[in-house]
Amino acid sequence: MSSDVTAASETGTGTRQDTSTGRRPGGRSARVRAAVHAAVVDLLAAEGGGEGLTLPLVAARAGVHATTLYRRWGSVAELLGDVASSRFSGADGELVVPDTGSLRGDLRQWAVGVATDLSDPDVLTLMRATIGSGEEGGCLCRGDRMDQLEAMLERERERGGETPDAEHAADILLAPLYYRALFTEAPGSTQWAASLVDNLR
Amino acid sequence: MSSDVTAASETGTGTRQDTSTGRRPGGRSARVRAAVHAAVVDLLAAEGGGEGLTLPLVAARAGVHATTLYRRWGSVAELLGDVASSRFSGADGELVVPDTGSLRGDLRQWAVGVATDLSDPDVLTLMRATIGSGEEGGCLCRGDRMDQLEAMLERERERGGETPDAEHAADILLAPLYYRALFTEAPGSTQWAASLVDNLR
DNA sequence: TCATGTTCGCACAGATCACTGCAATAAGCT
DNA sequence: AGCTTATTGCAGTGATCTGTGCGAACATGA
Repeated sequence: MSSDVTAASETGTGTRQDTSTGRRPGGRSARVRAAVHAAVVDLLAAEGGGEGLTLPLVAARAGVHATTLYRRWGSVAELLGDVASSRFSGADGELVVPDTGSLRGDLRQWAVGVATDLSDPDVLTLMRATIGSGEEGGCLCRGDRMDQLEAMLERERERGGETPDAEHAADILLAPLYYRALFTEAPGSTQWAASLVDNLR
Repeated sequence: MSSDVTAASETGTGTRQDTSTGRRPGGRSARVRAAVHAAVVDLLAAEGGGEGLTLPLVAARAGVHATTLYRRWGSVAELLGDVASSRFSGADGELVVPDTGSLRGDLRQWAVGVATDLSDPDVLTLMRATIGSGEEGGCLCRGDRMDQLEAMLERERERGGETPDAEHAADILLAPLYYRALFTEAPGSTQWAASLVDNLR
């Protein structure tokens, strides 16, 4: 099944750390990273958009010198990508999906969870900024959700049930959730999110 | 109700003009606007993202002084909004939708058209940048498409047919199209776009 | 054609950003 | 504990952005 998600991230500082032997993700680095991430979220929430977001601004907010940001991330785009990545993907390979006993029930509860997450204005602001910052921003905002969907479908298949493929499920469930969050004013209620499952054939 | 066309249509049609006595959308202004819009699209296509987009940069590309941009638009966000608005919305109130005789046929052809439009990388880049630039960027990128959908449904209703409501149609048709364009690498083929109509109940 | 005032180009200044050496701190390992 | 070196802080510099005042050009309506 889907236990191969563990590998990559861990401390993923975004850019650096290629083949070099020793990384140092310990105490202070982690604290700086956390402070910077928090500062990015704060600033985005405060200014309501990633337009005026610059590295010196983030640095000042985080109580860290701008030099650090220029060296570790290099650009606003990569920093946003890192923040989004750690916000929308599970820290390690851990996939948490509802387990209600039936596929429909799982999907319904999962869709409601996604809708709830997307109803947070700060999350939306982060998503917008990340998408605007580069080509792969969208994929980063999707995070683990495709894997989660796969996991639920796979479990149903092991149970012996018929399932649609993940692509179709994404079109029916994930797409409307993200669409309404980004392209409309109405974020979509949890009831509506649950009802999406009924469109699945 | 339908007489507030964007370009003010020559003579102000009576005493419509808001408090400012005279706007001047004529020759040079229009030319500057077109050059600036083209420059924005060019730069986005070239640099592949709205990250380093600044007003002086756009000005240089357009052969216009930066002062003009600062005065007319004021910020990159507003400029992007203007560009997206004129790119994704019909120039005047004109709505063009396919007319094949059947609702399903109309929707299918329309979905294929949208998919084709969204398959242009430059369009995607503009969308990303606009979304990232502010709160209402997403709505601007949606453009007329909700109205187009409504128009097709309304025509079917006048024909006496049963139709789903526009919200649901948007969830089934528009949402996957935008979702795949923004959040995945695969833009979605035209065949797939046409098949979306089959999910409509 | 002529008057009007909106719009644009130009020069200039303050502010901020992006980036680079060097020194100091602290994390990881033996 | 002690050593190695990844990581951060500090100060400074060139480049670029943001914004203003003034005169000229041009679209608009008479």
